[in-house]
Amino acid sequence: MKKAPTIRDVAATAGVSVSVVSRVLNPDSGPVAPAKRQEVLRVIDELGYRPRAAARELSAGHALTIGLVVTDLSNPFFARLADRIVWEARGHGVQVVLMTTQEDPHLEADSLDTLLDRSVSGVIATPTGRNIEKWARLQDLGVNVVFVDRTIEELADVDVVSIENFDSARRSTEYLIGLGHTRIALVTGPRSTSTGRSRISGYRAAHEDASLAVDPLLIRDVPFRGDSGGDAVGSLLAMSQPPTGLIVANTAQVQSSVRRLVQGGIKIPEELSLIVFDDNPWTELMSPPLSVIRQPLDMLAVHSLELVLGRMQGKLPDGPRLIEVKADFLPRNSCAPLTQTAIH
Amino acid sequence: MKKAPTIRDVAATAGVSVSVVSRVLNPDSGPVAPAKRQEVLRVIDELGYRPRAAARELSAGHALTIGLVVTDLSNPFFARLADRIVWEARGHGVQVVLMTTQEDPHLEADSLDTLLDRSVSGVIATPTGRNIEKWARLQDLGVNVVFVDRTIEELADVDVVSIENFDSARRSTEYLIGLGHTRIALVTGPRSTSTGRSRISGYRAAHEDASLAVDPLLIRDVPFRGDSGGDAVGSLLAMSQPPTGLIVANTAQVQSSVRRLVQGGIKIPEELSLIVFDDNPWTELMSPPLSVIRQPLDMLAVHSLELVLGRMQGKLPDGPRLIEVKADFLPRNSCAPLTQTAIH
DNA sequence: TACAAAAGTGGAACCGGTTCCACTCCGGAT
DNA sequence: ATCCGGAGTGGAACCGGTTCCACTTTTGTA
Repeated sequence: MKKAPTIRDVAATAGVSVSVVSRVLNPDSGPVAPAKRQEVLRVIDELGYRPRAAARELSAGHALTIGLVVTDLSNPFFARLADRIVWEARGHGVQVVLMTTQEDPHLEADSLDTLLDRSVSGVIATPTGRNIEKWARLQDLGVNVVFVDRTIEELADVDVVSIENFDSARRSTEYLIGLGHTRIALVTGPRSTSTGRSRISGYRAAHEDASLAVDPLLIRDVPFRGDSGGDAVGSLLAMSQPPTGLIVANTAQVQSSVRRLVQGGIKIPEELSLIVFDDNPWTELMSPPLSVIRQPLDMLAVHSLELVLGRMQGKLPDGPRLIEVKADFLPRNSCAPLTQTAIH
Repeated sequence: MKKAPTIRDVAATAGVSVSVVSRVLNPDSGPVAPAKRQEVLRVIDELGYRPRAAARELSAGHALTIGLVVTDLSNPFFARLADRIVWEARGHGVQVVLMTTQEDPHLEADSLDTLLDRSVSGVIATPTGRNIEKWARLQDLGVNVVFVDRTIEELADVDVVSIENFDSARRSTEYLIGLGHTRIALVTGPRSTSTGRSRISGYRAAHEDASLAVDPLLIRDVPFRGDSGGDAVGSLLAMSQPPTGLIVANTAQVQSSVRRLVQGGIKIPEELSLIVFDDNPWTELMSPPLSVIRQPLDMLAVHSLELVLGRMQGKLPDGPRLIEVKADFLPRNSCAPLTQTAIH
């Protein structure tokens, strides 16, 4: 176990001062005679020298690192989002420190502290909705924060990248209404989250447009964690007048909801028309293939990274940016027109 | 944008020297009078002081950080593995820097360099199989390396955590043979990887035990990336004497393989008995639910982290450790006994 | 009561980079 | 011939922690 060479080793070997080596390392930080530059580069290569990131960060006051704070990677949505973000970041020479919150504000707070310790220059996060002062403090300390997927209204100064939640919910609801359904259930995220609220609004808007009354019992805002989606589906099916259409708009609960339907032997789309908000290709392989609102993860990842990096380089105008990307509706075979026989 | 307090600010406010504050920060690094300790803690809390990680790392020579190097997070196997590892690591106060290789040795090499710059004290990786000298150098520089899922035979000194590949392949093959199948196809990873080779060996062993000849054309070792699984399935189905059983042992190719079967309208299990190596709960929701070799991700994650942390603390005896965890076979409804009618 | 060992403390060097600044050259303009 | 400005260079301070060591104050024991 030998130890790695330092900038002083390089300087000594090349017969120059550390200042010169540093200037070679960071072009534009000062002049270096072409001959010496050559020699220094040769020595660097010969010794296999690489600058220690910690030293650089200490001196610079901040790290070429961003934090990615998501709920958990078991959710394909976050997994694929993380995948894209890590990929995009590496192209810019930026590393990603990953933290998961399990939707727990305490864990989220811990994560933020840790990222602060690491002097990350940016954070991309799906916030739990709490820790408002903590997020504000982070920004106050010069960390560029971008919220992705969700937002926190109280934090006016944060950049946000999300899909068109209102519109997506509205379109899927309209689609089912167009097929003749009048009792459409909605399983979505908690009302305490921006996504939960927007999707409910979209759902309501579609009903209003069609002059259809909304039965509040058909709207289920359930937690992201656990089997709450499945439970909600169970209770919806047990209603005296069960829904004939169902939209599962809580990505994290798609799986448990669908499991409940499959295990209950519900015939899709004969007994129930189904649309899910999804990021999982498996929906296509089911029988029948499920109609989905496909979330454009690449766009979410690219935009959020662009924002963070742009802020880091100060290339962006002041003031928060809100980017909403369109989510495609992919009708497949899990929806059917409402017929008399569909009512069981 | 104010700036954060330093250890010297704390020392000045508390009326002590930085040494004392440092000793309070790191218990067991020296004595501190109880009264002063109290006061220092009070000031730390009052100022909201947090030690900068970069400064600590520079001084310590290594970071409380580990690198996690996997192919990509779109693969649920790696996503869930990463999830568990991040979770376990945080319990130990260790951060995880995530890098993806896309199975590209160049990207892998880059990642290792970057991790080296960051002075990570450990790396958990699914190696591409190349960069042998680079891995060796990493170890030489004192970085604790643990390979998970795969291994590189040339690197004798590395800890490895994997599932019982040989045994898993053997058992699933035996199961199909037990159902009367004689033409069983195997789609697995490249022969250049340890997993690919072990699974082929297990498959062969099951055939030998049953005194069954192995048709080499039924063994397809395909790359991890791309649609190679689907292509292999297509070509298998097009054989003059197509298989009646199929084992997809390449996790990354399960999805494309199954898609090919579904799109081809193959009846499962009537026309083809199917077993997949899987980490995706969706297999249970398909019709029919697929029989799977379930990979115990928690165990892989826990063990690999235990190894890395153990090495970091020097708590582990010298010499490489090989940990193989058992993977459960979950028979569901995608396999059926071979009957005359099954032969199309 | 004396004296060694242990507890408690602060000064200063160190980790490995970056950056400011003073200094030496040199060529070109006056 | 003189002066000026910029290219090129190295010394040294600095970033914010940790740690070694010398020193003073307790404490315990003979």
